[in-house]
Amino acid sequence: MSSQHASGSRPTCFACQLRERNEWCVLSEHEVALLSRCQTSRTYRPGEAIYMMGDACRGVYCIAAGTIGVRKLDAAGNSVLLHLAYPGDTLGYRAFLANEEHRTSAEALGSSTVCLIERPALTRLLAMNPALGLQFLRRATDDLHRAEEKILQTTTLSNRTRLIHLLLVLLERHGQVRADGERSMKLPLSRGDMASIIGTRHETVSRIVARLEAEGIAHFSGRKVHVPQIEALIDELVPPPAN
Amino acid sequence: MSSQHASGSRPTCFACQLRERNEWCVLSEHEVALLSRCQTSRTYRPGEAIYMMGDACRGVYCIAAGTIGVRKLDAAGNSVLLHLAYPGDTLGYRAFLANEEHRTSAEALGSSTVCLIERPALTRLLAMNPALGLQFLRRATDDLHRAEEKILQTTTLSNRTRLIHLLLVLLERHGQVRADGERSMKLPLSRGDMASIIGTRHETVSRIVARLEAEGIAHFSGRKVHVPQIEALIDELVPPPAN
DNA sequence: CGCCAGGTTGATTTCGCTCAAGCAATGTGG
DNA sequence: CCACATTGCTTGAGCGAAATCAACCTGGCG
Repeated sequence: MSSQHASGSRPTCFACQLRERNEWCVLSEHEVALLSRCQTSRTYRPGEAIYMMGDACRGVYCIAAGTIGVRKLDAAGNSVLLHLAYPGDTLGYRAFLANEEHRTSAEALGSSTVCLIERPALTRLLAMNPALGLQFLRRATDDLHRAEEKILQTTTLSNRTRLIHLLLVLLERHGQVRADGERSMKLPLSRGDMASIIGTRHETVSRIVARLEAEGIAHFSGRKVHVPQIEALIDELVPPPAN
Repeated sequence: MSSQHASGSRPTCFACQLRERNEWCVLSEHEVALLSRCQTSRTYRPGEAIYMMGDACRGVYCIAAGTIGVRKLDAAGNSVLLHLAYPGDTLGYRAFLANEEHRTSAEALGSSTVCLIERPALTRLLAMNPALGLQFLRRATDDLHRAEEKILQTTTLSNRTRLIHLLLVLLERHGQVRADGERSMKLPLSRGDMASIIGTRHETVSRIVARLEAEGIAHFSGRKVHVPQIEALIDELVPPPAN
């Protein structure tokens, strides 16, 4: 519990391709050197926690590889999956900026590699490069936009539509496209987690899955999913003709 | 349509009490002078739009008085009320920072006064004072936190519980407390808007209201609400004993 | 005066939750 | 290596909450 991140190797940030495409892209060479020096990388096994709701904030986490689930607890104490995070994404910046405890938990869904950038280093970087703050600001507004879209979804769409929406998003990230246009993927989450991310019960997800199967729209076998024609899914997102 | 804000008076920002308590609190005297010079204030009648989804972003809006509703359109084209904003709140910073069209609409619910700070001035202010950017960052993370809590609510609580939650929030803002502890308020929104903010139909809100009335928990007469004991409402938020 | 948006109420149906049982895969200790 | 617990998933039955459809009311306003 003392030094989770001490055991990790320390690959350089210079080599990190993802850096070009996220908030760190505004750093100068000198600043990347500082970042690289103050960062530790660690690999997490599936199900392992990166941080827990209520933990003190040690810094921010930058995902190098894998899939991370961000969770919260509802009023009854059930774990609710809020969203998924992927390589290049930064986690825990909220607790860092507000200087408070984590309000969410983050957990590796598959085997994942995550870099921790410790508080003091990040504080220094933010002070030396104001553009970095604006990058985080951009990240926050993007996240806010995603959250608002999700609110819209959960308040206006049916469970079936939301599940289909989720499947499409997952296909985007995890799907393989075959030559004939058919798609397949291995789901990164359990049925229970799929239920919680769309705000329903796992039994309901099971039933919708069974119905999609019966309709030939998608084929499920454990966590394997096969989608013959993605248009069949997309069509369901379009609201009825609305006459 | 050309110069909505030109007609407004121009009270000075120096006199604005709210400034002490929001993002502008980090500005120097000199910077406040610039802010004051580049800002125009305008009063909106109930129902009047401040900006619409899809509009180009003219700058950010700072609420001086009144109650503002922030809306989005769902997939079927219905207006959904996302949240309410109050004096001291800043609107439209997202479109400004991302340099894109507004993704939400803002509309005065009651008669309201709102100040527009135009793009160029704000750009200059952000450049001269990095702390201002961090203030906006804080605002964004706060909004993000609120949005996540709302997702949690809508996915885990019943319509009744969500309506009660809404009533409590509104009481906080709009309620009067009498000497004997009883509370009352004039609702700032229609039943339809209450329905859309908690993600249900207006008929359902009507029915829940009728039930609360029958149970003696709250009394409704048009937009007037009277709550004999607020504890009766609060108790409903607590999840069952959970044995 | 009559129209209209907003609100209420009723009847009906649909959807999704709860409870419950059964099953497969995985893990654990003897 | 087997008995057994555990966890995740599926399926069924019944029920309850809320959506839908529809009629009607009300107050405000041209």
